[in-house]
Amino acid sequence: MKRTKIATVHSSNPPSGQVLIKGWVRTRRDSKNFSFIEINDGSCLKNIQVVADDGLAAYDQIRKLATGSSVEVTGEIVASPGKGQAWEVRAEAVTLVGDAPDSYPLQKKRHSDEFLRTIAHLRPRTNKYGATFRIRSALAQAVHRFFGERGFYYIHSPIITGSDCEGAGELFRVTALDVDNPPKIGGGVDYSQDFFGREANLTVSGQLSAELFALALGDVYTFGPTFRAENSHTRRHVAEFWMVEPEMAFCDLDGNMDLAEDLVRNLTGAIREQCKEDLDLFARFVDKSLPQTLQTVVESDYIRLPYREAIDILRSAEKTFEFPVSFGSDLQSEHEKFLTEVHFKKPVILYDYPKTIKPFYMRANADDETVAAMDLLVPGIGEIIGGSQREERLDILEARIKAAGMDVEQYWWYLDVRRYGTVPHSGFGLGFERLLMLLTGAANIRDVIPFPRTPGSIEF
RNA sequence: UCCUCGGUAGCUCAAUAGGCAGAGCGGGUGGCUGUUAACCACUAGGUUGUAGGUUCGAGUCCUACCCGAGGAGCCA
Repeated sequence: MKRTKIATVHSSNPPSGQVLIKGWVRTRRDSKNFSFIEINDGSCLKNIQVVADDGLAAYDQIRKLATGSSVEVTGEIVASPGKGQAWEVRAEAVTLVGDAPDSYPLQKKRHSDEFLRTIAHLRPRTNKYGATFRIRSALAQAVHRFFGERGFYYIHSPIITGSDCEGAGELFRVTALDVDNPPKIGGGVDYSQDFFGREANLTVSGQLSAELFALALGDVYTFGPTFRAENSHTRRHVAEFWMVEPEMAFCDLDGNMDLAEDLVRNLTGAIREQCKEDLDLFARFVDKSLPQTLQTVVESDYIRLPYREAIDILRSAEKTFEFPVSFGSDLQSEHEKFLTEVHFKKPVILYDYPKTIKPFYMRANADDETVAAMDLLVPGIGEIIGGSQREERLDILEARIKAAGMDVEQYWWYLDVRRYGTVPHSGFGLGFERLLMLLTGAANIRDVIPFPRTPGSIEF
């Protein structure tokens, strides 16, 4: 007989007939003449209740089935006379596939997120983490659907990069040298003998690759892992995370902001449609205000505010900030929080930042003071998107690379696309896990990625 | 890297002022029951994060370290 997934049973109307269920025992309750076994197979949040009566061949074994064991059950779907479920499986055979001894760490009770992080290999077997990772999967597929429907091409940008000054971020070195005894030259390590013939690192962004391809295929995006070696200890940072990075040729900052808003709104709407049951778990047990938050994200227009005006709002606010605000200073967490959570209470896109606090590739505005940068900030999390119109003018870009103290030679290919048929273009990076935090109400980024990598922690 | 809080049974936590280490859940045994985080009774389960110190006596006070969490910074 062919296996039936529990999600299929619950979505049939009405469910009926013979089924073969395969899954893991969540709980078992005994009655006088039978045992109630609740089985979950990960296909959906709901379990299915199996009723096994004492006439079954393996009833002695069934009575001992422990939480966490894997089983196969054949039986007939019937209307349930009990409360709490409309249907149940009247078992004809129950087979133990894999036993779970009493050292199985997951109980029927609620566990703390901190404890579950220590058993990240088992936590997807809980209701909450099962829901999280079903939503994560749906969100990833919604990303591809969003861009596919709009004629964007998906680019696989490299994970290992050779540019050693991509930005101020700390990089993870990639080497095939014997780190205990590396070849030396002039007192330092001789990377000319390394695998690539020079220093290499894990990527911190697919943006540069995406720009090159946007100036060939028009509208493109990357969606892959990125790596930051910062020694950050916050609930919003991990060392390995996923970013969605669209890049559009013939697009200015306004078009960029339009896409950012459209993307966040569309993805949120898609998850609201497709993952109702899983989202409801978060609304009930994690964040009671989640439905309201998601409604705001989907239905309200986002505020668009020049950095300069944000500074004015912050300066005239009654609240006193720990860090003073002035034009030219980067906004601190407390300032972002004030704008999204107190002043506007909805997503805010800030744009036209001072060029002194933004990287070299952002397009200089006519005022010679700001660049065409934009950040999308959301309540509760802060920045989930950062992007800009890129500097497409060769001479200005060269000057800015030099002013940043970087090596123009290293970026010959980045400059080449400005040299040959340059066009205005724009793009941004969306933190995939940050968006997941927004969608689920999860307070910690480590709880929306399967196996989080943080300073001092790489188990699993 | 800095600041704050925490670490007690498998899990979640309690333990007055420095004075016999406990409860619920989970496990085991028995009972009851179309049960719903089932219920009732009994039962096993501990190097109180590690190392030192103060004290007649330390889970509790002191020092160092380890681990976790929150905040800040860092953060294309």
